[in-house]
Amino acid sequence: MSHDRLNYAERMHAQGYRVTPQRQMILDAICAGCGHTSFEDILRRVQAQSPALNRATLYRTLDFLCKLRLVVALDLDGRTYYEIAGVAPHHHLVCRACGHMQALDNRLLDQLIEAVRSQQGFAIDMDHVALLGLCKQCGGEARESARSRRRPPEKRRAK
Amino acid sequence: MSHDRLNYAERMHAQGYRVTPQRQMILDAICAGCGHTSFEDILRRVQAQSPALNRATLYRTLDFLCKLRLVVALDLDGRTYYEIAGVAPHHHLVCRACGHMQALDNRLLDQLIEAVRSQQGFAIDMDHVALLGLCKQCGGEARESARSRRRPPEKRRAK
DNA sequence: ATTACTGCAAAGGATTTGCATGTGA
DNA sequence: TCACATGCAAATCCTTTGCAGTAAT
Repeated sequence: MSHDRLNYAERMHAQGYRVTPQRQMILDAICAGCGHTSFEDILRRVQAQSPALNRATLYRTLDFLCKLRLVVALDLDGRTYYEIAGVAPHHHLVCRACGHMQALDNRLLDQLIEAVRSQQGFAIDMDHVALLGLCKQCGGEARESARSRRRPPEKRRAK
Repeated sequence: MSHDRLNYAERMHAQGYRVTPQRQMILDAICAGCGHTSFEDILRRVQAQSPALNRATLYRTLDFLCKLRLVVALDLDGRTYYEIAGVAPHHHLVCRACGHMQALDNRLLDQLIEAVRSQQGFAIDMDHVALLGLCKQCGGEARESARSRRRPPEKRRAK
């Protein structure tokens, strides 16, 4: 497990919140996704361990963890992904074909952010940026429409 | 009206689809939003003219227009915005405080895209990029958590 | 012993779908 | 004419909420 469980427990505790097994399992599940993890992924993982855990609890816990800034939420392509809030803000390139995510070199983005700030007076949020595109492997694919090229949703929207 | 209605009618017709008053009104409504227009905005505008127009029709028509690439959809902060697909792809800076959108200088983004392509082998989608942040006017505001800083939704999610 | 947290079930809201009707080509 | 679009209503799915019981401190 790559996140420091004790550290998170302390931070919850320090603010007067309770450290429950559910919250720990959910943190572990997000962490296990290494990178972004969808709601359903988290639920799957957590329920593999503890099938009784309720969706409502997961919704509430994710909200809670985001408010405490232990977790960062990212809306992408109509779905929300969750990630352990790292020490350094970082960003992602998300492949619209295979869903693979890779880190975006911070220096490249920093240049853009600085240029936008100085030339347009706009302060881009550093917290979490994700850009859609095609990764190296999927690069040669046929283009589709902006809407239909979304990869198929996890559930729902079955044609 | 700034979009060329005839051009769109032709493009629909050329592909064997029908040009209906509903589709024209919806295109007009998106266009009237100049910039991004939300689902509810479009519905409001269209229903001001033709109250009988159904939500289901709007959903289906937006999907249709996106597939034809006459309209571009953008998921932002959990909501979807629609925009007439312009001749030149362009991008936006969206203020998370006041919701104001401004264009992002294409040359700045082009630099990033080119750098990412050459250094990381990833082809960022040019179609539609939007970055969240604070505009010049809202620049001095207090920071909030990544989740709570979303501006309040149009309906739903009422606390 | 408190009272925050969880599970359950129901409510609420957004989006999709089936079908009969209407209408553009 | 006739297939495609629309309107309507029902279905479906996602998310939130109220409440009673449970468990962390």
